[in-house]
Parts: sequence; structure tokens; C-alpha cells
Amino acid sequence: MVTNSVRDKIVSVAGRLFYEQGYNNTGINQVIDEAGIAKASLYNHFNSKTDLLIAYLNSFGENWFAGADRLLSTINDPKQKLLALFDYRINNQRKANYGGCAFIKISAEVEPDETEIFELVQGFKQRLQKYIHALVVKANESKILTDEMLTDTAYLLMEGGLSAAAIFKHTKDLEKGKKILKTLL
Amino acid sequence: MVTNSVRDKIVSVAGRLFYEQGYNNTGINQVIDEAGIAKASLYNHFNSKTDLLIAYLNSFGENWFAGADRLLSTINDPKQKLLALFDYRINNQRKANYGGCAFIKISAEVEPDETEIFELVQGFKQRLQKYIHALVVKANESKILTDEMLTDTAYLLMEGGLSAAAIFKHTKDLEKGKKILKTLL
DNA sequence: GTCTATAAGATGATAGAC
DNA sequence: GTCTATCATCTTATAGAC
Repeated sequence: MVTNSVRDKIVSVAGRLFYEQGYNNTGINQVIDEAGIAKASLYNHFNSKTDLLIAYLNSFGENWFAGADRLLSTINDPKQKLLALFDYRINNQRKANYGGCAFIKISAEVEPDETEIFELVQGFKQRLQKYIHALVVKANESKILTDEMLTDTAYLLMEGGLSAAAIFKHTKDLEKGKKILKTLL
Repeated sequence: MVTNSVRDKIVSVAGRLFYEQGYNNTGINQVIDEAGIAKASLYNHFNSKTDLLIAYLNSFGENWFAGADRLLSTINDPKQKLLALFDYRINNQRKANYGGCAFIKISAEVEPDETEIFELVQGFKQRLQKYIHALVVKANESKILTDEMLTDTAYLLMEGGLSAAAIFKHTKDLEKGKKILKTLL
């Protein structure tokens, strides 16, 4: 990055630590240590730890969809596009050491009254549901399920598989989800 | 409870707070305040906060399966038994203010090296998968999917729906999961 | 804008009296 | 077995020098 490289560095380091160790298990001190900056510098860029969390989630969300677009743009067949979304998540989980969904993790950690955080998580998942829906309407040939039900199915299989990936530290359930969806297309 | 009422009281209060606020957001001080005991009393019953967490998870898991058994014992039809497991989780989520799965929440909060906690979570989910499988083999009539695939489907739909319940604070997705499974039976 | 130093409070856990 | 008092440490955040 050209502009705001310090800010980007902080978000990147904090995001990694939040994801690997948990948000509440990661102190500001560790963030500044690993980012190689002073505490007051962090608070010059962010008003609070919560602000930093918001920046991380926004950045993560944008990168996630950009990566999905990049992968799916290489595929033409609608069915394969939809199934590739499973591959995307499978590969992401392998790279991320099976930590599960970053948004889900965070929503399990913040207190219920942190509405801004919950809205960010909801926004990400709603965007994902729309993303899947757009793929399903082109991929649903068998009509075993309606487009709406198939959209829900794909979303729920994916989220369930991701939850299982975080618990069992493998992607077998995501792969099973992909296989099940393939059978229903 | 007759025996160990102090211990049970601690587990019950701590469990409620861990679930509602998060494990790391709940301090020992709050637990003893709300349980109405002194700090040294807590440490007389539990060696550490982690020990208390383990007691809570074990207690929660046993109660969960006992409740499922109780509900399903009132139903005869195998298909309805399987679908009733969705109702069980739907009702549980309503009672729990849509906090999601207690085990998932915890596994998102503890550090990766807390292997004992992760094993407890894995054990609960494996037991759930076996529980579902036993119901599926009696309920799968259509054979659109094999018994194994239908077991995975039911499990993933359920976990995905529960994840959505925690994010969106409603049970619509669990109900959708139930409807999808019904279609596939 | 970045730094050091420090504030003010919460954390998990323990010692020792009763 | 329960209590009060205390410990050492960590937490987020700020003040003020450079």
C-alpha cells in the first residue's frame, strides 16, 4: 500500500492476532509490539480497540468478496461457479489453520450491546446470501428444490461446514456440503 | 439439588454469564457477586476459571441430550422425531435469546492451545452427529440422498441454522433448514 | 505523528483469620 | 469451608516531550 502504510500495518497485525488468538485474548500491547509501533501511534490512528476491530472487519469483508470474485471469474459454468465457492472457503480454511469464519468468531466474543459489530457481521452474511442467490438462479437445473430453498441450502451447508471446520480442524464437512449441493443441482 | 448445592450454584451462575456475555467478558468477581459467595469459596470448589468452564460445558452437554431424549420420547414417527430435533433447537434458541450454540461460542473464545476445551466441544458435536445418524437411518424414505449424506445434511443444516440464529437473532434459518430436510426425507 | 511514561481500573489467584 | 484482604499482573487509554 502507498498511503497510510502505518494504519494498514496495524489493521493487518491486529486482524491476524484477533483471528488466531481471539479478540479478547489479544491486548493492545501485543498489537503494538508486533506492529513495531508505539501505543500512542495506535491511538492516533484509532479511537479505541473497538474502532480497530471495525476497521479489521471491514477490510476482511472487502478482501473476502474480492477474492471470491477473482476465483469465480475464471469459471464459466454456473454450477461450477457455485461449487467453486465451497472450494474458496475450503482453501481459505486451510490457509487460516481452520479458525472458522472471522465474523462468527467475533460475534461470539463481543457483548450483546455492541450493535455496530453485530450489524457488520449481519451485513457480511446478507451479502453472502445474495451472492449465493445470484449463482443459484443460474445453476439450479434439477429443481428438486426451489431457487429460494436451494439458496438457503447452499448457505446453510456452507455455514455448517465452516462451523465444523473450526471445531474439527479439517475441511471434510465443507467437502461433504459441496458434494450434497452438487447432488441437488 | 441435594448435594453440592454451592458448587451447582456456581456452575449455574457462571454458565449463564459465560453464555450471555462471553467467557472472556465475564470475570471471576462477577461470578462470585451474582452467586453470593466469596472468591476463596469458588477456588475451594474449582482450581481455576478453566476448571469452572469445563464443569459448565459438561453440565450443559448432559442437560442438552437429556432434554432432547425427553422431547423425542413423546414422538413415534421416525421422520417427525428427526424434524423435532430442529424444533428442540428452535425453542432452545428462543429461550436463550438467540445466543447460538454454547460450545461454538466457547471454542471461538479460548486460545488454540486449550486442547481440553476443544476436545469437549468435538465430543459434543460427534455425539450429536451420531444422535442424528440413528434417527436418519429410520427416517430416510425417499433415498434422494444416502443415509450418510442425509445425516451430514441434517447436521450441517442444523449447525448453519444455529449460526444464523446467533447472528440474526431469529430462528428463520433453522426453520428453513427443517423445511429443506423435510423435503429430502 | 511518533515516542516514553503513566494513569486508573480490572484480572485471576492466594494467604491467613475464623 | 467460608470469609476478608491482598498480590502481581494485565487491561485500555491518555499526557506531554520531541
